[in-house]
Amino acid sequence: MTTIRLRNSKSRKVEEFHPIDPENVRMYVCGPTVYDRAHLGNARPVLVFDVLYRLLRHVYGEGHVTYVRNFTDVDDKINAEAQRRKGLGDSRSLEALIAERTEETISWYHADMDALGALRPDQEPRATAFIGQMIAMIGDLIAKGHAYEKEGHVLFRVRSYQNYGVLSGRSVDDMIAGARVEVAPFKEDPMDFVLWKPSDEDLPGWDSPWGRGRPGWHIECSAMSYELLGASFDIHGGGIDLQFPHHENEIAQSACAHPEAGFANYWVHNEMLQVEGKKMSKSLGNFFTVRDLLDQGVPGEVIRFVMLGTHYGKPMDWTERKREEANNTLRYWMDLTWELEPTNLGSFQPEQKLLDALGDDMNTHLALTYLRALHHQPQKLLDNARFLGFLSDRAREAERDFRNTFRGGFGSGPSVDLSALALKLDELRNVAKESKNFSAVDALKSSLIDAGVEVQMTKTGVELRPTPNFDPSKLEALK
RNA sequence: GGCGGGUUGGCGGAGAGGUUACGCAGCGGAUUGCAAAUCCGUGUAGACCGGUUCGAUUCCGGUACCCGCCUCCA
Repeated sequence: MTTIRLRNSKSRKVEEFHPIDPENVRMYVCGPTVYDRAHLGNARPVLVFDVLYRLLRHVYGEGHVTYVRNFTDVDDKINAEAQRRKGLGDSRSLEALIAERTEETISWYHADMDALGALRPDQEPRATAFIGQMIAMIGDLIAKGHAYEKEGHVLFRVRSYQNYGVLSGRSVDDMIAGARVEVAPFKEDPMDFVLWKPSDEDLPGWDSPWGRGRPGWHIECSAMSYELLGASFDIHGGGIDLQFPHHENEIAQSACAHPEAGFANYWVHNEMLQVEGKKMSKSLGNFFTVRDLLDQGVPGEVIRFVMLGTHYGKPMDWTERKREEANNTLRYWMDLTWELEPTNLGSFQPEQKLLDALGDDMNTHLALTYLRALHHQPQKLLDNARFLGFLSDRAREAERDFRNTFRGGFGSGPSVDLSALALKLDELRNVAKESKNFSAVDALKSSLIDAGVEVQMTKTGVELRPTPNFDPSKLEALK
């Protein structure tokens, strides 16, 4: 039995994990606001919690884990994008434009995260499908004295929740002293936050006891986790940047709405991503999306490998060099295991060392080290790598297409057959071995290398393999 | 200003109070027509200053520097 230990932000300690119900382990992770392509930073929590999900499924059984990750499709950034499109002359209604935008973004998100080898959560609720539940929860909070209505807004009364600030280690008084909060005149206390706000004609809105409006950002997670996982569940995850205010506010809402329950038992936060040592931001010009990388030819599994190379609790630096090393390692693994048949995930047992590493607060870096150590046992390497989401069917299909294209296999599409050139080089080499004059061999070899072909001469023959820099046009002259 | 994280060999990056991390690169060797690949071997690091200890890179305190959150971007 593998024990799982996790760093719980609530206690700031690594704790042994014990689910409320081993028959149904429940995890909620904050998902994206769907207004644009996911950037590289968005991928980190997805991959971190994908590993945790895989581990939980292994330990408790596939059918005994419920993983929920939401889509935030009510947000002023989405509204702004829709209004921008309308401003550009699109005649459709704002609602239609918003729906189109969120649909489009969700399909992008799925495509991009699939490419990283992340399993889909069991449920991916959309905020707009839970407005009724949010309104009910807000009404309940008002009834219990934890919220109040003012000028069409409903605000959460922070002072009514004694433990406010415990998760993020802040006190209400200190934060007010920091005075970075925008203080709306209708707030009883500067730290009070919005549960519901009014919408004018130009904004999407829903009818509520407080007039037509839309929910604040935090209430959706409280409402959806309650609906789908119950008042108490096991793990709540997300980026450390969400710890305050988002998660703090979620706790306040949920704990006050359901004071008898404990909400989430374990809070797991991943640290942020940097690029070449700096924060990724639009202003620094080092901002890019997952799709940007995929389009540049960086395989999704390379991104996955780089991400898992750093412990989730530490800042992760994306660098060109790491990308390169990950690429080489995965290339090597693919070659080693290419001829083998993967074992069904259900019928093989991952290496205990690997499971122990993952169970130890998700030490993915150490897990990768153990994986590397399996290179003399390719079948084990393949199966264990696949357990961690590498050498997946998807990656092997891409590899198959690649090999078929360049080796004259049975694939469709344009095919460049290198076998004739390999044969030619081999013949020249045999002749040269007699004559001791290798100039013709070397000339052909350097031309091939120049065209981006890897040349391997072994005692048994010659092997040619195209690299990512392969340029078939340069081979025409050689034929 | 408040809160949090980090600082390990050329680079990336772990674990452990005293014993080899590992990978990449480098170096030596085997192999090779030459290379590549592969295999074997090889690395006296732990920001700084104190303290605890028989012994600390590992525990405690302080200093410096870096980074993040609190503000649209995770």
